[in-house]
Amino acid sequence: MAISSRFSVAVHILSLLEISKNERLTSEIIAGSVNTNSVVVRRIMGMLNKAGLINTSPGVAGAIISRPISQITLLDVYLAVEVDLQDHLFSIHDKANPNCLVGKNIQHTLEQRFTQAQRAMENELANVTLDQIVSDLLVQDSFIPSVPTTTNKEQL
Amino acid sequence: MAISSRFSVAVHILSLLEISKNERLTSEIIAGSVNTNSVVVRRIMGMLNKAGLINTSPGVAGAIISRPISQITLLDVYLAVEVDLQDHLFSIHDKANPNCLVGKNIQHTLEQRFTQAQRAMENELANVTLDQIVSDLLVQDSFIPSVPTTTNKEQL
DNA sequence: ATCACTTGTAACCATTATAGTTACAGGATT
DNA sequence: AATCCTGTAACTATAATGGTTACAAGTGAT
Repeated sequence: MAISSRFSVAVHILSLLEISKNERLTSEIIAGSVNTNSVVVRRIMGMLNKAGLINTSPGVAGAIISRPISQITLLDVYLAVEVDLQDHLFSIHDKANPNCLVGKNIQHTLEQRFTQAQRAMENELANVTLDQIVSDLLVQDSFIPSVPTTTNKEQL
Repeated sequence: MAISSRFSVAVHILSLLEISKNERLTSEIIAGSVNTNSVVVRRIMGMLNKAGLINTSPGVAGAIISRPISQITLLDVYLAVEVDLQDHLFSIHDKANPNCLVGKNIQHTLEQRFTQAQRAMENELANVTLDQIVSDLLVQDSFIPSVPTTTNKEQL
């Protein structure tokens, strides 16, 4: 199965916090941008908080990103919300018959190769900072359609 | 969630077919090595067959690997049994509010980055052939424990 | 032609993760 | 005190996985 959408939502939330850093966004407002339930947002923000990427306080709106977004990578975010996958992105069938030459050794053999593939993916994520993501968002938005529909003011 | 164990089982099956290429293994025998149900094995072998990695015939035991295992990579196997993940390893929340600057652009932005990370992982898998896996299995097995317990003859 | 054996597949089940929802205790601000 | 917010528990629907039973249909030997 695919990696959950928590990762993409988490990046969305962090980007929004950065762009609106002078406002105090409630989980309700953020949920309006993500278009989901506010509990889903609070759940993910709870993970980001636990991972030390943002600072939240019970009862008070407006989470604060804990360091410059040029120092937060996609890998940081990924690991914060996909904790289980840190150990093993790939599941390995772990009941193979030890009396069989293949069954006895396959697990260890695959472990090595799978870890290497996983690390390659993680390294790519580590090479992208939230800074770059936010820049991408802003650059894309600067595209001016031939027939303008909304102004930036009308958007959040 | 993690990538399913079908991948590891598929590699197991292919390795077993290679090592036992002079015998005609039934799905029942293979299931004995993997230590699972024979239907699970047939299901996965069905995918390998459909992907053109092995040739099976209804009613007759003994699947045949369709090309030299030096020309089959882990990526080939992965794509054969994790068809869904070929498009998108990462799920992206696709209901973001288009009236928000972030919501409007986040999907496309992440798409680019996620694809790159996915490709990096796939490239690692593409760099490993079944030949290497089988070699690994055999090399590991040649380790001689200080107190020998079973001989290779006793194993499958 | 029959018999034993096999594959391929449908159908079903238990388990698990996800994402959404309601509800509410408790902190914070005015 | 009143209001707004977070954090979290509990519940739901949905979907994927892996295992299981069952069986139709193909194969090959006798």
